[in-house]
Amino acid sequence: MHVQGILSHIKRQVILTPEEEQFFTSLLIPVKLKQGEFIEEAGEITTNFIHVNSGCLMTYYTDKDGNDHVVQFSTAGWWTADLHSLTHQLPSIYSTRALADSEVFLLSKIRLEELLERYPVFERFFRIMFQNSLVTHQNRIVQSLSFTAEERYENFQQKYPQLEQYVPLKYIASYLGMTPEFLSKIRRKRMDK
Amino acid sequence: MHVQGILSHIKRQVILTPEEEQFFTSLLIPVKLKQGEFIEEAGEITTNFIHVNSGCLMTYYTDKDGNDHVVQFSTAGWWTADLHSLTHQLPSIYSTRALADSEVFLLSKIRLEELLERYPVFERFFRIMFQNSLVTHQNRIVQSLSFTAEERYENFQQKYPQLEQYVPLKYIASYLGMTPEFLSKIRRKRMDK
DNA sequence: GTAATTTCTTAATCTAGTTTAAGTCATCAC
DNA sequence: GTGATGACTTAAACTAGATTAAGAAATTAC
Repeated sequence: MHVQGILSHIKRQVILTPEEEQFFTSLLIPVKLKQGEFIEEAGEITTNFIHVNSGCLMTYYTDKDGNDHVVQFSTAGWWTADLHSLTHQLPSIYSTRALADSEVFLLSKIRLEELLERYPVFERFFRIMFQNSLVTHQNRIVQSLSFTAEERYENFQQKYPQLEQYVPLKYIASYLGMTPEFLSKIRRKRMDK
Repeated sequence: MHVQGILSHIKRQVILTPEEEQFFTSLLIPVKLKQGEFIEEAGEITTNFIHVNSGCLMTYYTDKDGNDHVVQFSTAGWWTADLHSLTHQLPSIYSTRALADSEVFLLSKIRLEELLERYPVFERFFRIMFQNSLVTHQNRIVQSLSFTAEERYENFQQKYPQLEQYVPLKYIASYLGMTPEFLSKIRRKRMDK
């Protein structure tokens, strides 16, 4: 496996030995998926914890009316999975697809458990990662409770300036909890200023 | 320290030795706080990771207009803290107060770090806790993106049936991201059916 | 190179949820 | 016991943001 990428992301906190590196499977995901090719699909049981090495993934929830809602964008260095599905081996409620050609490293449920069992440093690594992720998620909840659509967009631009350049606006609107039409309105209003 | 409570909550996953138990400080928090008495206040640096043994705490965010937004209710067995403030020793953005007379166990930042350092089982314990919490938080984000106010309330009732009995409705409305007036409207509508 | 598909915008209409304001109960202090 | 304070409701007016529909601009497909 080619570990340059994952190393550059993990190394600061955890050092992977060649032995440990073998736990991961590398995979290239094109933006346009062919028949039978996919990452994770709602309804299926999640089998892998995914680490994004390059490109960008999007995790979304499809509601009862068939509308998609973007839960997360995952760029290089991020991890993604339906943790509930992965842990309890129940059908996932999220789907994941690529927004750009992406290289990911897959860590299967079994491999993950082995890794945690054999190398306690990974318990620490994931504890810190989940802890940080929790802060981010709490922040987003606060924003959805107390910010206007415009404030949420401003905040998004400041926090993820690079994302707007290649993620279709309609997905950003979805992530921010508004319609693409309304985001368009906000953008024009800010152009006029 | 009286550890009956914390033991009953933690024991299923982690066994505390008498030595480990000494890391916690017990504290009783009345609903009505007197001058100088408080749990955590926005603006202050968070010093403790709080474990609720009995009663109920509420963590909230005060926005720029002075309006409070409930981020979390913490009943027996839950943990709460502004993790960002605790980790980086920066001013907290959340305040915490009791909704009922409560007994909590405090774990200071230093004690927490010692605990994680000396007893690796706690890395695992908190990793699992944060992981589960992440699932809950992600769920709440999805709900704020795709559920109506009424659906959110229904879901809340099913998930936390006991909370509605003693948490003032205005805080539940805040937690659910709606005004108390609108929650009142929903409740009447459902009474009529 | 042009048809087809997708992305983004504009604008009119509409509605879920807010705001404001007032009134009814409880609870609590003294 | 009564005055004050907080909890909950009702209802009218209002608005942030959704919906619908249509067109413009950009990408992709062959």
